[in-house]
Amino acid sequence: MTNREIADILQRIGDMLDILGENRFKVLAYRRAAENISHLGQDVRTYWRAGTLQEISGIGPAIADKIDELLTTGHLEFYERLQDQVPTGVVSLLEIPDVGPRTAKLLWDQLGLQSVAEVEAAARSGKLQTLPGLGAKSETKILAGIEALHRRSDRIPLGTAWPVATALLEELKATCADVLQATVAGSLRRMRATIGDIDLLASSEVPAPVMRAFAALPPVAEVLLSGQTKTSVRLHNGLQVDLRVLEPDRWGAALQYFTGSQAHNVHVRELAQKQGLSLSEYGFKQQGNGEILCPEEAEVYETLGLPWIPPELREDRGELEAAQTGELPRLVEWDDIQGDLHAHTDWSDGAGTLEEMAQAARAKGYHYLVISDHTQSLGVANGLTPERLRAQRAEIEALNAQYDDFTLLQGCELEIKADGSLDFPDQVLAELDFVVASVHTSLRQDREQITERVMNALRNPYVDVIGHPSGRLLGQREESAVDLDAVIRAAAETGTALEVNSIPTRLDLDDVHARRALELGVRLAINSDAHHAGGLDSLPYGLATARRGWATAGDVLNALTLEEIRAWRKARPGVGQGTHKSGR
DNA sequence: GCCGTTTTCGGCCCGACTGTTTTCAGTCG
Repeated sequence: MTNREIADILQRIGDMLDILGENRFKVLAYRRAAENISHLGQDVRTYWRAGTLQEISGIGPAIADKIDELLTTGHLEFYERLQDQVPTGVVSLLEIPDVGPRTAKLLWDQLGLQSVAEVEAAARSGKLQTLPGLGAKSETKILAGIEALHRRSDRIPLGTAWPVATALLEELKATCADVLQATVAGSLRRMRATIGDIDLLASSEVPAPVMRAFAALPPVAEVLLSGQTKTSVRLHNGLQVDLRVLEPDRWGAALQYFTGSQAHNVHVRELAQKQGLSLSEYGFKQQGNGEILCPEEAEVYETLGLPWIPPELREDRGELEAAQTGELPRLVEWDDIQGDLHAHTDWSDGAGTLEEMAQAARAKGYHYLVISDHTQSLGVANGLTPERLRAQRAEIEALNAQYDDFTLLQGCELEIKADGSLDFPDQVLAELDFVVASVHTSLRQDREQITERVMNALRNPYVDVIGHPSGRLLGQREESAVDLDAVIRAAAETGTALEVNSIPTRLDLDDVHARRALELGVRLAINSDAHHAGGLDSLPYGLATARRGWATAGDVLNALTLEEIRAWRKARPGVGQGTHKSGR
């Protein structure tokens, strides 16, 4: 049973207790436990075997017992009893926007409705507005919610949402002179891999014209709600965007609040309470004597005696405890990045020439770029044979002769084949400056098989980095069954780096596993995996993902200079000596 | 149900918006 499965069950228990009207803090406890388990980064069974389940935040004796029962017997009596009381279909009603636990219970109790389809039929025949507390407007709203559910697009990749959000901000500032400040907030500012909707924040002395201007922007298709300080719209491309407008002297408090995450904010407000303060998006209220406004975001944290916390860390995964003890990491920044260790050219499936890629990398101020074209067995990508690899080498050397501030390195993206063997023999790999090894085929193999494939690549002394280790494609393909926990532990032993691939639909490793890798001392390679010159521009998304994994410059391979990377390769077990490691 | 540099018991973040209710409940983030 995986972390995901256990978290799902705890989440559903929370939902069912909520519908039954249980104490809301008990409901919250189950949801918190579910959240924390799904972001654990290592197998919950590791804690279970060690008898340390209660060391996981949000897990006490009662939930620990339930996890123990699940892992021991494969089922949970408490959960099964709840399922007898609340039909699964009733829980599914919570997926309808604007239907919460109270409304779900009402629909079930009064009309016996147990599925979204049944609710839809009842709404169309006008039965919902006969219920106590619901009227015609509620019925219309629920129908609209069901329609939204049906055409619900999945969460949007960060790389898709970011340009949309920044364009909207530019348009808003250009069309409305009353806007003093405007920025991205919410999960987008925290740089989550995917986002549900776009949150924007603006400051102005007069909110009303700002919100009118926002609602009138050309990309806006419909206004979903509009109040005094908040407007919510849907764009023609289907994205939902929320804009909140506040006075400039409350900007910092508002930005802190609107950036979230919700769990982070709850924790921050609890800390405020302990100091006799109440924190909201308007600032701090002191008991009896007035307010503390925070024009700057850092002042919110300062008021609580804390350093400013980078948005990427605000997930309530230990950042507040680290801030209190002065142990916040100094996160890796764009200026730390010295080069890119994974890029393709038209020698395999890329669109750019060697020279175009080199020029684009130089223009970014990089000092090196690894050309890592696909290898021979990946025929669809025009993978390189050893002969073509040597021909490419000659071109690379000719280009390098022209640069004194920049170096192209020759590498490859070495295919880890379905049977676990590598696509080149060691003597070919030994000629290369750098090797990224990746899985592209047979991604549906079972856990043991696909894990062993990656392990085999890790054990090869010439393999420097494992590329996109999980194989996920956001919104298209789940990650493979590979045991990332085992891969990370093995990478720590062999001194191999793991990639944080920056392609917006990959971001692989993800933040959670990147953090786990760093805990075990594994270096990260933040790579663009560019297939054309513009592809190099995606690196900031990988950088953000690594930052969400608490990475410092010292944790990142391509924050090293070229000389340091060469030294790192030499120092790795087996490489400098040109000998094979034992234990293959 | 969890948790503790004010607590092992008594707390548990805070406000916007909507709809229907004439003073507030439900939902959301």
